[in-house]
Amino acid sequence: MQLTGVDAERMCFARQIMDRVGDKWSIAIVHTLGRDTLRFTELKRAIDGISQRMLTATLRGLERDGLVERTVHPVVPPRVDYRLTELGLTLLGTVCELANWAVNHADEIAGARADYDARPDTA
Amino acid sequence: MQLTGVDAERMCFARQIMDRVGDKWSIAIVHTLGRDTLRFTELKRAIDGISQRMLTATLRGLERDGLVERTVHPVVPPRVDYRLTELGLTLLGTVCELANWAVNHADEIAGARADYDARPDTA
DNA sequence: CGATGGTGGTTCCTTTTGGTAACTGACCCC
DNA sequence: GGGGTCAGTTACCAAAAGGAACCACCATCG
Repeated sequence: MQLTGVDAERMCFARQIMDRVGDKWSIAIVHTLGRDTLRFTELKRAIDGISQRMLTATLRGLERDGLVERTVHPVVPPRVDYRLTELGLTLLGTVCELANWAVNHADEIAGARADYDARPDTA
Repeated sequence: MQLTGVDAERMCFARQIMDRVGDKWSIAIVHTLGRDTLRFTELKRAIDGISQRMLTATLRGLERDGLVERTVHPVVPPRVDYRLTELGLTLLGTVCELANWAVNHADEIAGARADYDARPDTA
């Protein structure tokens, strides 16, 4: 046991939020909303590559988990704003730490992959 | 911009390691190997529910990225040991922070879900 | 009147993911 | 020589993720 507080329960929670945030678009959306609140079409244009279906689906999921707030303005052309909640903001911070880890070790990972792929065999 | 250092490049890296670690079994394996080095069948027995196929596949992926080290002992019944590398250990630490976030906000998320599911309608 | 834009929903299809089960092969025990 | 262990591999299959495209509503614009 090199690490303290690494119990199975904790890792189970890690799995759960990975399920939430580990899909293809959640991080991109949370990140994009980190700057400021946006409307549906603005998000769609900002994220580049996301389909309408996945944008709605992912937003629903984030909204359900209280990470994103959806406010409908009952105006003439419907206007819907999405913004990060406090909870969503803290998640963004945490995900950033993960991103920092990735940035700091990107070269090690790349090197390991190169080594692995260059290996003659599993022999 | 509420958060500093939240550039798109960073989030792109976050996506990459999410892809690596966001699958169904990687976290479980890294967590299990965090305690001590184990053999293939020990891992399989320890993780409960993992199939042989996914164990090998996930281990290969982790090995390729330099997170897990695989040592083959050319003995009578084949013996293969898996253990976390230094890199894998730092990843475990980072994932633990994510797990901490999840633990600290589990009730908020559960509450948000309950609220959302109890809503009369999107009206 | 028809076109457009804003906010989705829905349907169909492909790709990816992951589970089951059976096979390999080397060695050992009985 | 039949059966067991260890560490996989391969073939097959079901479920889920995700993309493309089309539908719908409504209001304004030209």
